[in-house]
Amino acid sequence: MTERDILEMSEVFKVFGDPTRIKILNALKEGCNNNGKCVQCIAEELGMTHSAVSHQLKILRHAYLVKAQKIGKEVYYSLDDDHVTSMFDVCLAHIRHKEED
Amino acid sequence: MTERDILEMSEVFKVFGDPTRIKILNALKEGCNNNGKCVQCIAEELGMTHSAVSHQLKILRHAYLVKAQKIGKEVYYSLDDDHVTSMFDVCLAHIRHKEED
DNA sequence: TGAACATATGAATAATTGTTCATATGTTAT
DNA sequence: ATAACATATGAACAATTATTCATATGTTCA
Repeated sequence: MTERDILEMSEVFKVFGDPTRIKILNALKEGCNNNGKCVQCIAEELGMTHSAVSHQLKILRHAYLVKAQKIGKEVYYSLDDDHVTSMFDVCLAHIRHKEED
Repeated sequence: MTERDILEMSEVFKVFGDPTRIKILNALKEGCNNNGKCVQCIAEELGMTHSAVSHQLKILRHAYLVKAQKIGKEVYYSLDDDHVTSMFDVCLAHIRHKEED
């Protein structure tokens, strides 16, 4: 593992390290249709302003965790690849495991 | 996924989201013997003060990512379970994947 | 017991990060 | 072209987090 790997990994984990972003990723995991969900959908679902959602989506986009697709005046977001799901699975397993003690 | 899961997950990811802690976890992944590595070993290996290392180890301990075993006056740290390794693997795969584009 | 060492931790400061508000950009339909 | 809507973003403030220094605790050995 190189120094660069370490820095990039910590950046990715940092992006995951916020409850709002996890909620957004989780909402996208379910998805309302094949194309993903628009900013307003997500904002309503989570009870947030679209501004706040948009800021977080920008961060998620830069980390290549979500991808955007513009259709008309709406932008539909969806998970970029299935590493997000894997990450959630491993993390949940860790939480469950430590709760068993 | 419950609200509590989300909060706990973000806490775990937050702990991973720091290069120093990733370096420490990576150093422990290799391990100098079965019992792990002592604080001073880690500090020397990473070129840090033992105080800084100790603070980070405390955070890692509270997240159940490392475990401590006291032998004589030294405390040996090692990875708590293999979720750490899984987490690293998924994250590295994500980094490699996005670099391919 | 006292000296030397290993680790832990509290408190202060420095640095980073999240949220909000106001505003800008871009799209659709009249 | 303009009004209405969807999203994005800059800047300011609030909150969280990391690092450092000084000191405390606990262990070993003479």
